[in-house]
Amino acid sequence: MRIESYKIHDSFLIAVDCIIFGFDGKEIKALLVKRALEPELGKWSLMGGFVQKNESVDDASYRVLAQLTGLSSIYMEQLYCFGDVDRDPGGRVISIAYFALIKIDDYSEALMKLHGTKWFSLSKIPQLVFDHKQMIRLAKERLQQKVTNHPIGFALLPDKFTLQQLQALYEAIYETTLDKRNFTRKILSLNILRKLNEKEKESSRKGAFYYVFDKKKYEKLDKEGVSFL
Amino acid sequence: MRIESYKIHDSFLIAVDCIIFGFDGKEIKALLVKRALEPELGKWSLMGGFVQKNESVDDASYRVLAQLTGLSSIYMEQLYCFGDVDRDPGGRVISIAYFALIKIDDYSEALMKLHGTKWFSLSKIPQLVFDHKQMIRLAKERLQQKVTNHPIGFALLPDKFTLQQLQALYEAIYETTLDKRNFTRKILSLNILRKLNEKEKESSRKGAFYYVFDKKKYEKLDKEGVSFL
DNA sequence: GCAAAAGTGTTTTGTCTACACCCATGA
DNA sequence: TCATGGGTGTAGACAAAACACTTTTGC
Repeated sequence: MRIESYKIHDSFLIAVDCIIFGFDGKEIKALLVKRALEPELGKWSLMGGFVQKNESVDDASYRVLAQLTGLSSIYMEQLYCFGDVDRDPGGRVISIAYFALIKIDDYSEALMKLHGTKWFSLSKIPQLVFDHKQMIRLAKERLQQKVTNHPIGFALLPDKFTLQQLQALYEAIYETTLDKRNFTRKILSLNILRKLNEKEKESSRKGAFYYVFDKKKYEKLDKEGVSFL
Repeated sequence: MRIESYKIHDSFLIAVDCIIFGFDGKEIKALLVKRALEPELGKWSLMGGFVQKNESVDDASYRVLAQLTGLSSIYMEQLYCFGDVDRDPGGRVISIAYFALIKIDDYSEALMKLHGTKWFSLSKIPQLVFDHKQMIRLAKERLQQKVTNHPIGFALLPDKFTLQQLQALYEAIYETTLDKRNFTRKILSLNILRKLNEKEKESSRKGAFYYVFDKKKYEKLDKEGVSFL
């Protein structure tokens, strides 16, 4: 299969590691897991796995994520390749990090118990194995940057959400506070939301209208000029 | 060396491929090489090589680049990991792409002859092996995006340059035209250039003042808010 | 003196920011 | 009726865009 001239070169184990973000209405959280193999067994870690011969690197990360969450059709993108010689004390492993956004309620308590996973706010990440903390830091930066120009934040919210929930999300991502009126005006002027005839009544007497992200409207825009705040 | 539980996993050849950009005063160009091994021997390709056991992936890309150009202290950053199963017909190879910016005059005719390399404008890239064209497309997008907030464009210019050369560079990167007065005002207001007492006299009778990028001034800024156009 | 590029300000337009009150409802 | 969060407009500051003429100098 492999041609002659390639054979003289070294080969490597390739891992994928997934930074999984969720949003609980107040904070961005990352899903961590207790490492199930040596070295560093029992320490907190990103969810990961090894790439297999018959799958692409992207496929491997989807496999790992599906295994852990039971979810498919998740927003995911490749983050960075971590290739230092000594990054894993168990051996030379090159890791491709991916970051994923999920709706926090889609991930059940049952699955958390099953896999021994737990959500951590980004401000309270425990010690992690290898270079996983660096991966999370980088993922957070990428999320902040990406969300400015791409409508990926919706992947962290329920399908229908109020403007206040959306604002809280952006505030959590940017770690700042935003003016309600300016935010509302800006986001509605983009013309990518559809207002539903239905209100969220839990958190106020008056109730706040639900909105949904309207993908068709978004795709009609010329993508160059879209700026979400 | 490698611990027991890792041993059951597959391992892979890892390549690095370098997208090397230069600027000739008018256009952004990419440096390509005639591929020296099978498969696809003799076809145009990015410069690449295989990662070795004892080096990090980053080091491998610096090694490949130094081999080709004789240059060290080059601007380079990791672009993306290309990991499709069938991307290389010669065997399963996962490639980490890097993009680099060099001063086009630092790369001599002699080296071009020696390695059989050639500069191609981005609008005239020939057929390339594997997924290399996709790599170049992605690198170009990254360059456009990055140059908006980071002072990396200077890596493509001589140490001293005129404002018109700098403007031509930005115009080439963004594939647009810019207003001379607005550009001058904007770039000077950033306060990251130092004006020299010396003029470039080739391209006009009057002569245009040289400027240099002043790294110290740049580092004094709070990096958050710097926007190059 | 003239051709060719360098250098320089002002006005208009649009976007971002700051800011506070009334509304609807359930208890 | 009142407490709670929901929803809305305007004015000022700032940044971006449009636009054209004078200067310098080698030939």
